[in-house]
Amino acid sequence: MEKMPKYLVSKSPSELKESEVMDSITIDCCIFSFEKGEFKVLLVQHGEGIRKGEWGLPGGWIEYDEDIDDAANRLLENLTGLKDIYLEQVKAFGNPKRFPLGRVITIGYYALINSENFDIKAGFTASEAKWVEVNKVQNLIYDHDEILNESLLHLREKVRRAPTGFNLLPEKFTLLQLMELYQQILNIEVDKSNFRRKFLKMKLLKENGDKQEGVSHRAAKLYSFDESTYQRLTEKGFNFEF
Amino acid sequence: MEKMPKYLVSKSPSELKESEVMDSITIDCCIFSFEKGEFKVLLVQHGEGIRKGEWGLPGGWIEYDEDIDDAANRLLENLTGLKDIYLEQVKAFGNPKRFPLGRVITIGYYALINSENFDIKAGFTASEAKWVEVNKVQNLIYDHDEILNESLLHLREKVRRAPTGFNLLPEKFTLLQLMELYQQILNIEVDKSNFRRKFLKMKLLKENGDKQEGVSHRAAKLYSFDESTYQRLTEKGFNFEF
DNA sequence: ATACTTGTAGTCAATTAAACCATAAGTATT
DNA sequence: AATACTTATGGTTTAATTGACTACAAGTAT
Repeated sequence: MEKMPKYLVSKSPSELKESEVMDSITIDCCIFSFEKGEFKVLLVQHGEGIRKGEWGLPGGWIEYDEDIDDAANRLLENLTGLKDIYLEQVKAFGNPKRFPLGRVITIGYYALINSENFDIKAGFTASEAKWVEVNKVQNLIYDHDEILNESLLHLREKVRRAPTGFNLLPEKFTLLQLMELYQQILNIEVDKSNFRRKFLKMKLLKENGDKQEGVSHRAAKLYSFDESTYQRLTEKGFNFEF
Repeated sequence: MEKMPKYLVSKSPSELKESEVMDSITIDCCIFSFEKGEFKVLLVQHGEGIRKGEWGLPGGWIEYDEDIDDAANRLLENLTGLKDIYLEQVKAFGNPKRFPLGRVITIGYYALINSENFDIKAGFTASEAKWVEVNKVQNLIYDHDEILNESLLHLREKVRRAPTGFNLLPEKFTLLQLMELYQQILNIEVDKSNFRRKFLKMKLLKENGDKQEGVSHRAAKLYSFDESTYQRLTEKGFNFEF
């Protein structure tokens, strides 16, 4: 009979003591937000285990009878208190050395949240979780730098093909906010005027008649996302190049 | 103590007897080829287990100390006898009901091979493996229809962003072969003349001076892929829309 | 010699992209 | 109350790209 290594799936790697060896499948999730022009990701501090105190992506484990997408959603709801978050699988990461205490394959996800109605759930204090600007993140635990990078690549593909970025914005937003979002995610500079024209032409946005308030300059119109046009565009496929 | 389900990784699901229950992580791979204008995928017939005789994607399992990409490459080499095949991970599939005999999470891959120098390896007879036109595939075992669909979506994204399709063609090919390849993969029709113009303009192809031989019409120029331009274009990013 | 087939090149109108410029509508300053 | 300042918004201009076509080239087959 061949060697039969075992995969346990009911315990989080971050809960392990240094001496414990485990074999498991986990989930790690990049939770992205966009606020005041800053594109950020949520990091958590590992409370136990061999690399206690270091920062990494929030993660969790998969129950025996649970779909992996469901597991990711459960993790996300526990962390944020929010349901129906935009969530996308990136890929599986399976370097046998990625986790030092045993063979752990992890499945990477990313989530897009609107930080307006968001509050880090009980179980985390400020010292245990923080938002960090995406392009300043480095030296994460295990292979989490790689997971973050792959998630970013995935997200960049996605926002060019579908109006995914809306999930990071509040219900109503200005065109400049939207433009800054694209600039941050894609790491490019775009012309304000050309962006407006191009985006408005595809009729994905609708005006509410509302305007910005409390700003010390001319108030911008507020837009929101037109779901019906989105459906139509999704079927025929579209492409955002800036 | 919580329930601790076990994941075994040293046995292929297709080798299991009906009565055996297992929990494992596997790999399933879409092996695509393109020959005589036909875009095909390799299917294998399951030799044992509850669904004996039905067709599915070739699959395998991950060794305890093995990177999952390495496992996919090993599987591919065993099947085809070829090394250094173009291989890309798609995503993990984890519906708890996807495999009827236990919890098996699988990681989907796709490979692109040039069927010119390809021969299905020993271990498969003609009755156990076959090439099927991609758009005619249906009713595969387990969730393999879904894995194939996701792989196709992934590949379509890829060929628009990078000159990936070359991996399906022989060293030297005509522009019309290339055009047919794109038509098949993307399931679109393109104008012959416009395709030429657009593709040649990006200087990704180089002429060899050679021409087609043995055809009963005007022989077309043969091109091959210019690696140095590819590097340059990959860095700045590019986009094929047809 | 002629038809037939695929390869290759070019035309032209319509659309789109990129780089700008100009003005509008407010707030802040003097 | 005039002026400066800031961001919003709407245009213009020119070049590049696309999409739909046409025409001819270079072979084979009849």
